[in-house]
Amino acid sequence: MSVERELKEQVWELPIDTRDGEFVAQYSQKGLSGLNFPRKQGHLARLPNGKPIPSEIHRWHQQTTNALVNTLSGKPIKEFPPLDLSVGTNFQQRVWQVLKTIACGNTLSYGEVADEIGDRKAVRAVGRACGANPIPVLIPCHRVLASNQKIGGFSGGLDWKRKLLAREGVLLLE
DNA sequence: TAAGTGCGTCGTT
DNA sequence: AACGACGCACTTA
Repeated sequence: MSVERELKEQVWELPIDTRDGEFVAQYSQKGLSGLNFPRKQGHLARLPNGKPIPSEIHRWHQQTTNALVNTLSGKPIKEFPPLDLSVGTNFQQRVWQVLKTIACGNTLSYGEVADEIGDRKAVRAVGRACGANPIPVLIPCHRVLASNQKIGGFSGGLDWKRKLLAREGVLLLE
């Protein structure tokens, strides 16, 4: 792999300590590209080996940290870091874009999200796209429920989904 | 009513 | 060609 290509794909991985454990944020040159839930076992995030963290990334990380902490407390996000969603297909990016519009404490059903992107019939595909969300919590896929206010699914584990919704004051059926 | 079954539909692998 | 983080319509009890 050429140096040039390696640089282009450079990714920084930085930890975020929260009351719910240590999340790990990933940054590309374009912005926040991934966010991982805390590992079961205290797995330390891999810090960039010896390379200084660009100030730009440091700033993004500060924004990510604030946004994450706010959402974990059921509070709205004041400021987003730039998001790099380029891993997603066109369809997935459209879905994730819709998710970003769901305000704290609000929810949509998978069907309603499908409506938003203009194809009610794509419900199941929407569910799949939600599951592929690389930046959970900040891109609030936990605010998408099945019809009838039922919980639906969550790739990070339903416990997380319930916890996040509870903190935002969302009532579930079941 | 509540719980269970079947199936359309669409993007992804 | 098969599979979902769905949503209906349609059984049953």
